[in-house]
Parts: sequence; C-alpha cells; structure tokens
Amino acid sequence: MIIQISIDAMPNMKQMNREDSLDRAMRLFWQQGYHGTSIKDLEQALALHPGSIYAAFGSKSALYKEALDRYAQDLSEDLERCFAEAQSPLEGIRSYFRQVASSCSSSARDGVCPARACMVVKTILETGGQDRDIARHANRLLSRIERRFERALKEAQSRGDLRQEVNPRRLARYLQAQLMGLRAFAQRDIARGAVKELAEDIIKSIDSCLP
Amino acid sequence: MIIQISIDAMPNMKQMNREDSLDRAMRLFWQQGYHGTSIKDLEQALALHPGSIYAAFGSKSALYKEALDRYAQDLSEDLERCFAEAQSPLEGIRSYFRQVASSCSSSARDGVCPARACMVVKTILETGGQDRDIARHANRLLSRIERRFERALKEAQSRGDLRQEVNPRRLARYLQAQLMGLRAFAQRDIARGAVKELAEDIIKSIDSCLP
DNA sequence: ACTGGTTTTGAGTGATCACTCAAGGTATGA
DNA sequence: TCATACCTTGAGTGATCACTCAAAACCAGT
Repeated sequence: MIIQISIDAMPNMKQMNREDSLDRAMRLFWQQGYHGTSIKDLEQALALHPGSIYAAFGSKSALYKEALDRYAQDLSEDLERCFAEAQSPLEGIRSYFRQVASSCSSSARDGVCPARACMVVKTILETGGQDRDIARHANRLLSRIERRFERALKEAQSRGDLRQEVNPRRLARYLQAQLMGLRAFAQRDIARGAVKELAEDIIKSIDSCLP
Repeated sequence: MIIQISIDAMPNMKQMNREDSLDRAMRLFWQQGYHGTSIKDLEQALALHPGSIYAAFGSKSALYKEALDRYAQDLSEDLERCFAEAQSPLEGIRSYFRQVASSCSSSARDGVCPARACMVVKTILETGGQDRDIARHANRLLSRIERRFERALKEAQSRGDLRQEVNPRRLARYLQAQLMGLRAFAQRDIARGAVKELAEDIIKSIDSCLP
C-alpha cells in the first residue's frame, strides 16, 4: 500500500482559520505591542502570507483593533463568569481580583499568558501619543468595563452590601485604576507572592466601603 | 580658566548642549514611546543631525536609557521635595499623590507634561516582551523608588505615625502599584476631576493603616 | 475534462528604519 | 597666515517597514 502525499498540493493546503489567526495575532500584539510587532512577525505567527493577512483583516491597525476587541471580549467573559459564580456582586469583584492576581503570578507565563499587564492599558499607554484612533478604540473598551463595575456596585447597594453614601461610578473608577495598577505592577520582575499580597491589600481597601 | 571635560565621552559640548538635548529627547520618548520614536523624529526635536546624536549618545537604545534615567531623576527630586517640605513622612506621601494627581489632570498637558502615565511604567509595558535590557533598566529604577517609599514608611513607624504590624515593604509595593494605577488611569481621556477624586480615594485607603 | 470563480502565493513596491563616515567647517596656537 | 585638531554635516548604507497584485493553485458545477 502506498500512501501518496501530493507535494504539488502542499502550497495551498492550509485553510485559513480566521478565528484562530485572530487569536494568535492577539497574543503576539499583547506581548510585543503595536509598534513592536511587524507584519513579518505576524506572517510567522499566523503561518500566513502577507496577501492572506491583508485579504482577511485589511491593514495592520485594523487587525490590531480586532485583536484588541477579541482580548476585551475574553476579559469580559472572565469577569461575567466571576459574577455568575459568586454569591453577591461584591464577592464577584473580590473573586475577579484574586483570579487576575493568580493568572498574573503564574510561572508558566509565556505559555498561558503572553504578558501580565492588560493589553488595553498597554495600548492606551503606547498609542496615546500618536495613533489616536487606536487609543480611542481602547478608551471605549475601558469605559465599557467601568460601566459594568458600576452596575455591579449599584446592585450591591440595593442589596445592602455597600454603604449608601458610596458613589458607584467613583468606586468603579477606583476599581479600574486598582486593576491597572495591579497588572502593571505584576509586569515587574518581582517575587511571585508579591502580586497576590497586593491583590489582598487592594481587596481590603475595597472592603472599607462596606456597611 | 577653562576646565576641560573628557572630550571623548562628550564630544560637541561647546556647541551642542547635551543636557538640553537629553531633556528634549526624554520628553519625546515619554510621549511617543521607544518604538514610536524614530531617529528622524529626534533629529527634528533636538535640531541635530544624525551624526551629532550618535556622537553624543551612541545609539538609540543608549539615548533612551539616558533619557529614562533623566526622567527618574526628575521624579525622585519631586518626591524628595515633598518629603522635605512635609511635616512627616506620611504627610509627604499624601502630598506627593496630590501633586501627581494635579499635574496629571492639568489641561496644559502637551506643554508641561508630554504624557500623564509614568515613563518608567510605559517603558516596562512596551519593552517587557522583547527589548529586555531596557526593561531591566526600568525595573531597577522602580526598585529604587520602592525602597525610598519603604524607608519613609519605616521612619513613619518609628515616629508612631503608622501601626507597627504594617509591613513597610509590602505597603511600599502597594503605594507603587497605586501610583501606577493612578497615572495609567489618568492617561484615559476622562473628566479632569476624576483623577483628583481617585487620588483622594487612594489616600483614604492608605490612611486605614494609621494607628 | 473543461470552465468559471475564488483563494493563495510570494516576489516586489516605495518609504522609512537605525546608523555611518568622508568631506567640509571652525577654533586655536604658532 | 598657515597647520593642526576637533566638530559638524547630510548624503548614503543595507535592512526592514507596511502593503500590493498578477499569476498560480484550487474547487466547485457541468
């Protein structure tokens, strides 16, 4: 029995899987940043030729925006899962901070998670100076997350879990800044335990708003 | 009498003002990032030809590191000034947070301050994935600031301003993460007052460690 | 086998990247 | 005034940038 492998058919064999490609692009951009990632890098990571990339995504910046949306989607799903599994909105927030701290201090960093800092924050810091439309895109994503926190806090207030005089929007902004700080700090090369300690300190600071 | 300074290490000192050039480079890098700033951009900002830049600073990455050192030096001086003017170490920390919030929410942003986020943090987020020696350099600068906070907190403890069971190093890390979060958050395009509100919330969270 | 329409390919586009260096300019002492 | 030594200049280096497009390869339906 002879198994024939057609060499001629090789070149066009790989079917391009858009979802999978987008996922790979997201990871590479997350790790290396927008300016730090070249099309050549992407060609290699996606195992695609330049033409295919441009046919599928249009341009480097369009691909970046899509990758960022995908990242924010994953992030939202994590957060929603925490809310769904928790007994209360506030408990969901605590659990989310712990989950972030845990994934940020995992040693299998390069495998699971290309960077510890949040890709949206990285984007805003990197592109705030010049590439304004990308920065604007990232800003919208942050606003969405802030509003989600605000909703959870209002819910906590109506359940009596949170003092009435607390301003939900202001506390939501505080939470977002805490997340930014936690994950930016985690990007430092620092003892693993420090990140989890930091997360616990942050949770304690939130709890001072309890009734 | 003329004092001659190591011409080999600092050529062109008579005509080109190295300090001034470094300052301009620092501002441009701070705003646009490492990969986002080209030598051509620097030529324009420093009003220098490429040869002069390379004669004075060696390479783009060497210039970046020097610019980062200059930034960290300015930052340390601000912090030291807060400590010197304050009645106590803890009051110095409070005053520093307020100063950061104030300069981050100033409307004359492009004139005074090229970016709201901290340049050292921007560096770590941008170069953590690839340009490891630059990231390492930035990490050292952060460690130095952390140690300065730790020293101030120990001093506060010995004065009886801070509860004894507080771990100074851990609280110093918390402070640093708070600063990262505050300034990264300030980079969002958001209402001016929000940053000052956030700074006050952070200060309140620190005060819960008081005796 | 043939045809029509889609997808894949990768060499090639001009622009820009970080960087160099020989040539020309300038200050100083004789 | 000239000679020497340091300084400034900017055109030019090869590499790489984001991106294109005509041709090759593919897969229907007939």
